[in-house]
Order: sequence, then structure tokens, then C-alpha cells
Amino acid sequence: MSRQGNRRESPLVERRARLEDVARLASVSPTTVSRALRNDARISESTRVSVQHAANQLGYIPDARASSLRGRATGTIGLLLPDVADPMHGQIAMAVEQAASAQGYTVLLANGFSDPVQERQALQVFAAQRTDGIVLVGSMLSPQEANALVRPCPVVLVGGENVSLAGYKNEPPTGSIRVDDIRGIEAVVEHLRACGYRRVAYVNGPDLASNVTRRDTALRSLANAGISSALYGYPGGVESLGALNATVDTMVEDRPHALICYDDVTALGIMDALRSRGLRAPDDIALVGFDDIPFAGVANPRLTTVAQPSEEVGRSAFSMLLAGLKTGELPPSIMLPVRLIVRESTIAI
Amino acid sequence: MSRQGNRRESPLVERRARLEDVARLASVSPTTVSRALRNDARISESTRVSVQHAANQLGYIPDARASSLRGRATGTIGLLLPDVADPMHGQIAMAVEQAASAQGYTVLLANGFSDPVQERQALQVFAAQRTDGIVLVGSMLSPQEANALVRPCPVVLVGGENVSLAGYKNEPPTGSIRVDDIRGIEAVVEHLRACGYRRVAYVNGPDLASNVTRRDTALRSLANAGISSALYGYPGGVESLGALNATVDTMVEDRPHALICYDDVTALGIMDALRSRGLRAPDDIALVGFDDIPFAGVANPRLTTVAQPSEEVGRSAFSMLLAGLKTGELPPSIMLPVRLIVRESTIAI
DNA sequence: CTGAAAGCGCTAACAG
DNA sequence: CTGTTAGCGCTTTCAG
Repeated sequence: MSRQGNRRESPLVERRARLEDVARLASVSPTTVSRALRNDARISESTRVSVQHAANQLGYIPDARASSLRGRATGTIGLLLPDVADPMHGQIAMAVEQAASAQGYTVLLANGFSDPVQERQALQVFAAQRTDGIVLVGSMLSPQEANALVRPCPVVLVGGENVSLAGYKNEPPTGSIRVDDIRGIEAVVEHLRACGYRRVAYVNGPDLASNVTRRDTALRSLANAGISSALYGYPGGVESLGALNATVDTMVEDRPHALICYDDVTALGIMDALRSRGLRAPDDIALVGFDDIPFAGVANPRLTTVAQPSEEVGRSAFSMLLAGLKTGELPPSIMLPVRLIVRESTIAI
Repeated sequence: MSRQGNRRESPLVERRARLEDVARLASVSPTTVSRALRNDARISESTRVSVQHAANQLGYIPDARASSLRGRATGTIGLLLPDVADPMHGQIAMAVEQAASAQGYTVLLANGFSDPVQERQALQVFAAQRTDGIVLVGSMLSPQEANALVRPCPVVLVGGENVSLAGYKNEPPTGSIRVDDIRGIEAVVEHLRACGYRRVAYVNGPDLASNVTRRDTALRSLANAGISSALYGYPGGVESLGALNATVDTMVEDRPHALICYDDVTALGIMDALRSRGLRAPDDIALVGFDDIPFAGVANPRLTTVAQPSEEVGRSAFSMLLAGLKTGELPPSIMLPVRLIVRESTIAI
């Protein structure tokens, strides 16, 4: 009975079946069981059936850790994003998980909360778990640091890197996915110009590449269009929808004609704060968001925004990772298109 | 050099450092390294320091699979919910992950999409990964089946079980978390009664315990209050916000005074559909939701709803699981309180 | 305080 | 077509 002979035969605490238990029940060797269960070609049909039967009878579920230890891959990927509770990130997470599980991969999830310390910890955990690959969304870490932390595990970057100075300009040529923030904002500015707004402000987001790109593009395009511009501070994420007061008070004084907000969550929060002060979009101040989260379309007024294909971002991230896993090299970076959706929060004046 | 002697000394492909590499560099045995790195009490300070140094130098990250294989626990938990992209589930997921990682646990995420087949697969994956415990949110499976699939892994149930006939009445006395749907809906009905609405309808949700409880309670309370009631079909989740037309057309004909919706997502979708038809809450039809997702408070009109403590649900789920892991027995089931939040979508008539 | 040896559950060589 | 043997990287007895 091999090395297992000293194991208790009638354990008081329920024990999971092992390969050897199945082997014994089916009267074959563990190797044969292993092969039969994985549909190895060189196992006879009759053996396979009896092994399957024995396995079912015992409720045998192979230990993924043990097999990955001997084999190569773990069949797991790590997903690190700022906050799954955020609508945009939630959609990306959903899509990544869906794509991954369709290919037999399991997703380890971690929230970084835009905190470099927490992000590093999460990456270390992924490394310790030996994930086959990692999807990193909206990280505060430089691609270099992230890669170094988990090397040689491939990492796909979504939404660019931390922005210190010109850091965001030299994006990696490979394994990175971003959305066309520049064209999106350019379309917004053109739309606002066509509407006739002469004083427009940008409402800042967190220190991520996407925000910097959107802000810089907005300010530049506005200048090019001869529209006067201003900049407001970041009022906080989805958590603090009611805590925008300081920023909004300033707006009420300045009374810009239109606001380009970093994202929809920000725009919706401001829309509400404005309403509390008796102001309504688009009549008093026009409002534009970014992302097109599901609630943007049912806000009142419905929010004009730049739609980004969040689910496709998630799917692409996983398939890029999968390609990297198979070929040993990550595919070239891609830029996903966005689309201006004009709704009710902007109007020609 | 022990059994590793046959390994390539200069691997072309970068290799992760192993315990043995650290041991060699620090001139101690692997055992000592293992103990030093885990701060075992019986290692001298000097040894510990030099081992730490060697480990850092090599960028050593212990293999969690290997250590869990020899030891007992994997330090992972499985989280299965219908859809992380849903605001409510996203918040729960966030809270579970946050609580888990604070205790050194890693979360495996899976979306079940309210599909029993996908839920079973996900649970099998968790079992294969040997998660220490599982948090099951809004599952379609019976607690019995779920437990059987992953036994002996403890599972905490959130939001009750599949509902076939009276199935939801005998909830497990242990390891289960739910919110007080009954009191929530009773408060809603009382509020609507006080407002003076005489014809109220309930808008159905998916076949989950929470929906059945809310619906049954609504219908019963309405009858008790002498208010005429009706029932509308489930118009779909967050995905199909624009696809409520059939249901809404019926409403426009029937013209109930108020609608109690299964959840906020439903209510917000209906609010928008009503607006498309020129009807506005609360003047034409009053609207009540459930959950108090972040966007409920910034809708226009702001949505009257029953607030449930989603993040606390997530935290409680994890701490209940943790307690179960430590004591070997899941704590008694708990019921979390809810709170009616009256906003603008209902008003006294 | 430290080390040698024996596995955790499984799969990948090698035989036959 | 099937079985035997040796580990995957780590921790844990059991000896010093």
C-alpha cells in the first residue's frame, strides 16, 4: 500500500479523496488514474470508464496546487484594480473573469485603492501564488516596478501607468491597453465649441495617466479653439458623492458654461451637487463625463459622455495575457476607440 | 549539493529563487531559512538577519502552493456572486476582499450570472484550489448542494438560497447572513400608506430568496393595509436598463400610484423609462427601490429606498468565515438591519 | 539553536 | 496500454 500505509484508516475528520484512493477503488495505479482523468490518449476506454466511476463515487476533486507544483502553470491569473466597487472597474473585472473562466483560468482579485503600498502587497501575493499572469488596471506603480515585483510573470497593463512628470508619454510598446482619451476629449471640445460654450473648465481626477491625458488634451484643445479654460480639483471617488461641496461652491461663483469631468462618477456627483444649489444642467452649466457607465444614460438629465468599451477592455486584457502565455511574448499594445455620446446634459446655446 | 545537482546552473530562462538558493547563499540549511523567514522563535537573531538579507538579495518569494501543500491552509477564500459589475455585488466584493486581505487571505473571484451550471463549476474550481472557505452571494443553489460540492470547506451564505416553494423559509441556523427584507418592505408599505397611495404594485426581481421575501411581504402588507396591489414582471438587470419597455407600457396603462421595485437598479431603470414616456416620479407614479446603491441618492428625483449595509454584509461574511475557520464551526446566522430612506421619489398626496 | 530526512498530492520520465 | 520511480518547493518530525 506504499507510503500511505501509516495514514489513519477511519479518520474522524472527513478527508478529501486523493488520487491513491481512486486508484485503490479502481484497482489501478495512481498514474493511470491521473491519465484517465485527464483523458490521456493512451488509456483504454474501459479503464477510463471504471476510473471515472471510482472518482465520482469518491467525489474526487484533484488538488490544483499539487498538480501545478509538478506541472508548470497554475491556471490562475491575478487581477489588481483600484476598486471593484467602482462601476467602470466592476465591468472590467466582470469581463476579465468571464473571459478567464471560459478558458479554464481562475482569477485572484485584489483592490489596490490607488495606494502604491497596497498595490505592491497585492503583487507580492500574486507572485507567491504563482499566478500565470497578471492584469493590472489603473495602477499607481511604474510598469518597471510592477514587472520587477512579479518577474518573470507577464503583466498586461490597462489604463496606463503612474504619472510623474512625463512618465506617461513613453508607454510600453507591448502588453498595454488603453482607451483613446485624446480623441475622446477632442471630440468633446469640438462638441462644446459647436454648442457655443465660451468658458469651459476641466474637473480633475486622480493622478492616473488617463486623467492627465484627458486634462492636458482638454486644456490644449480648448486653447486651440479659443475657448477660455479653468481647472477644478478632484472631488473624490464614488464613495464621497456627497462631499464635493468645496469644489462646487467655487463653480457656482465662477459659473463656467460647461464642465468636462474626468469621469461619469464625478460628473454625476457634480450634477447632484449643482441641483442641490438650484442649478440644472445644461441650462445653468453644461456637463460632460467620460466612460459611459450604465447610470450615465439614465441620469436626469441624461449625461453626455465619451463611451469607452469597458467590457472589451477586460476581454482584450485577458486575451492579450493569454497570447503572451502561449507565445512567451506579449502582443503589441493596443488603443481602443471611444465614442462621443451626446445626450441631454449639453445643448446648443 | 543534494538532489538539485542536476539542475542547469545558468538557465537561459529566468528562474525564481527557491528556498535552497537562499540557504546556499546564507550558508545554512533550507530548514533554517524556512524557519527564519517565518520568524520561528528558535532561530538566533544573527542567523535571521543574514537569512533575510540573502532572501532579499535573491528576491525570494516563497511558493504558497508548496507551503500550503505541506502545511494545512492555503490562505485563500472563494467568492462567488452573480455579477461583480452589479453595484450591490461590487460593494460586497470590495468589502470581502478588503477584509480578507487585511487578514492575509487572498480572494478567488467568480461570477455565477445566476446560472446554476456556472455556479457549480465555480465551486468545483474553488474546491480544486483548496480554498480554506467560501463566501456565496445570492446563489441559485441550495445550501445543501453548495456544501456538498465543496465539503469539507466551510461556506458562508449571503442573501439566502434558491427559492423553490417554501425552500427559503428553513434557512440554515448557522453561517448565513441576510438583511431584514421583511422589515424593510413593511416600512416601505407603511410609508406609502401614510403618503396616501391607494394602488401599489411590486416589480419583481430574479428568483432569489431576497426577491421572494420582498414580494411576499409587500403583497401581504399591502393587503393588510387595505391597499390594492399588482405585480409586474422582472425587467432585467443592470445590463438591460433600456429594455424594460414591455413592462413599462403596461404600467403606463394601469397607472398604479406607486411602485415598489425589487432593487434600485430596477427602480432607476423604470424611472428613466417612465421619463421617456413623459411621466415623472413622484407626481405621476411614485417609486421605491431597495439597497441604496450610491446612485440612488443622486438620481433625479432622488430615490426613496431601503438602505442595506452592503459593505458590512461583506465584512461580516468574511469575519463569519474566519471565525468558522478558527473554531471549526460557523457562527449563528445573522440578520442585518435595514433603514428606510425617504427621498424625492415618493411624496404625500 | 540547527540540520537531515520524510513526505504534502500529483505528474513526468522511464520502463515494460 | 499500464506501472514504477523520482521529484515539484516547502514544512515538519526527529535528532543532534
